[in-house]
Amino acid sequence: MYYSFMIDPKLRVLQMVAHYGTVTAAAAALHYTPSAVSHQLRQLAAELGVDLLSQYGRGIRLTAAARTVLRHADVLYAQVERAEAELMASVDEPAGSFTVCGFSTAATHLLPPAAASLRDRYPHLSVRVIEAEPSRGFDLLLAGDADLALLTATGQTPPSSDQRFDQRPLLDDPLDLVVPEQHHLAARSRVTLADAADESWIVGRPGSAYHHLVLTACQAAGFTPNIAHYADEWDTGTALVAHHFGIILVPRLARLHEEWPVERVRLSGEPAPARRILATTRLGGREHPMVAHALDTITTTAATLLPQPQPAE
Amino acid sequence: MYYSFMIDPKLRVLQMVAHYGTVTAAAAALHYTPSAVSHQLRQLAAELGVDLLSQYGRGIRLTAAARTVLRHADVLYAQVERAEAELMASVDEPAGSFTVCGFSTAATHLLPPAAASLRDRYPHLSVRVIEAEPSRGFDLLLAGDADLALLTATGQTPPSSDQRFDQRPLLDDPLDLVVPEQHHLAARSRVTLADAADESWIVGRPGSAYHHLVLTACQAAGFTPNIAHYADEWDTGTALVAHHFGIILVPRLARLHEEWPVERVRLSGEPAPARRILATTRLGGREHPMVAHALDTITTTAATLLPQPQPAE
DNA sequence: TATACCGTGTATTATTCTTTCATGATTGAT
DNA sequence: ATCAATCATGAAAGAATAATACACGGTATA
Repeated sequence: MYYSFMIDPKLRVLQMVAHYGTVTAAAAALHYTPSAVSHQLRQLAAELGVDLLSQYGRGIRLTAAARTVLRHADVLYAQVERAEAELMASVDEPAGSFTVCGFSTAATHLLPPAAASLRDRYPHLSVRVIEAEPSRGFDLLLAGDADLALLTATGQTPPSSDQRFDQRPLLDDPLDLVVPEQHHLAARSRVTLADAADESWIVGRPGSAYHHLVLTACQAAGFTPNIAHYADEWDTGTALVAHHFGIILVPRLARLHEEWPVERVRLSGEPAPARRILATTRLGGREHPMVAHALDTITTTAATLLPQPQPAE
Repeated sequence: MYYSFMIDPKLRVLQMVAHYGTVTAAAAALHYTPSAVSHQLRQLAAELGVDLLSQYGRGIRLTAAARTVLRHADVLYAQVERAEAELMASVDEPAGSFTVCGFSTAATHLLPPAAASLRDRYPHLSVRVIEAEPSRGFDLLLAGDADLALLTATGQTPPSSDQRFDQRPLLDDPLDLVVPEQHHLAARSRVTLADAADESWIVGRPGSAYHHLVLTACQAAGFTPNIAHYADEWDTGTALVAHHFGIILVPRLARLHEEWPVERVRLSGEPAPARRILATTRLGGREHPMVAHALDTITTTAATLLPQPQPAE
């Protein structure tokens, strides 16, 4: 589904080229050929009477004029989002499609109830769920392939000031330590992350959101983890823990299978280690009735899943 | 020259239908056939998932959703104007075309120097001047056939709150009374408009800006003029005055031929009778470098033409 | 009651956009 | 140094879209 009401699609093309850095990548994201993208930009440049691209090596580079255009395009798109939100809110029986995406845990525990609630509330709506890592979530939003994204901040995500997106803290998901049974940390009444500084750690593959999560949490606790193994799935990590290969950090929302001989240890600290889950839309899309509905559902779902949900700032 | 960068032309179509009230009139303004306009709106409605038009008699009426769309469209267009202004300001040698329009006196005395100055400053620019009555000035702006309009407020002009336009006072043009030579008012040292309440008046055709001007000035002075004759041109009116058919009110900027045996009497009063000349652009277009340049020139021109220019509020 | 006006639908024509394929240029690897 | 891979762009063909001509049904005005 191509996204773009009211606005010249050529602006979206320019935005994609800026986002992905090359004409070819932008073309792939838009399901176009590079030639089409090149032509669109040429025409847009002619209409505006300015140069938008300049050759740079075998790729291209945006001109200052292009960045000016993009800055205004962000405002335009935000306004279109607001318009669509207002229209949707005024329609008796909203139709169309609505897509939420989120990283693994969110997609597992938070999104299905929200999607179900949307389906009940809007019978004519086609609701979709996409599991996607944070960095891909932004791509989906930008392309219009998703309307709401649940994600965590990683080093690759755009800054909160990015005028294309509206990123807001939704909830803080506390982090638990998973250690083998009879581990010395399991016996203590109060454990902080720093207490595990000297353990062997099992973390996600470099570049993954999970990798980033553990690293930043440990850094906040004042140490760099001693990484022994890499595992992206909670189950894999848990199995490794059970076999005494190290310890892992898991968010409270992530449920582990019971069969493993491991202990889940709650962490203390000020603030308690947690991953912040952000609810992100395209800028202007926050007022969209379905976004609001989905966020409501997610918040209540999280409240039942997390005994004492920690309200985000 | 079709105007519309970055924005779906269908929004302009909707705007025109709203402005002119009928599909046919909007089509004429856009140089389209009514059928094309009808199709565009149908498609826009489908894209947005809302109804935009409803039959009303043999014409149409906009739905609430259409008005919502238009409200947002106004914001979009203003943002596009700002974008274009910023781009123009960043280009070394701006090209393209720029059109100023104004009512008769403005087109005669104010616009030509401004256009000449623009031509000198922007050699690659195609500068055009259009003489147009106020109500048509708004049409020209809306259609993109003009970028700056000098006009006076009449009963038919949109309110200053109209989010499609940026209307600002440019200067106040004092109103003089033209009476036959040896007329008793010509001998007095201080004449107010109210002193002429019982005279016979020559005014513009009903509906013209001049008609509106005289009526509102007299109303402000506390009387309704006794209209004896109608004349749209200053010369015609002056000739009638010379032959003792009545008196006329002329703006200071309007120069009269010398041959007529008439006297031009300056009016006193608090405030002194004047017509307020507005400089109007599309909303967001005020920052356009050529608009700014033109307004600068017009202001200095007016300062030389009007001995003591009265700065607008 | 007749006529002119308005909006819309259908089919055809015109225009615009998109792709295919080929080319020149640059980077990185062997 | 050379070869292969990657990237952007151009010309021509094809597909998709938009605009028109024309006809029709409904509504106000004479």
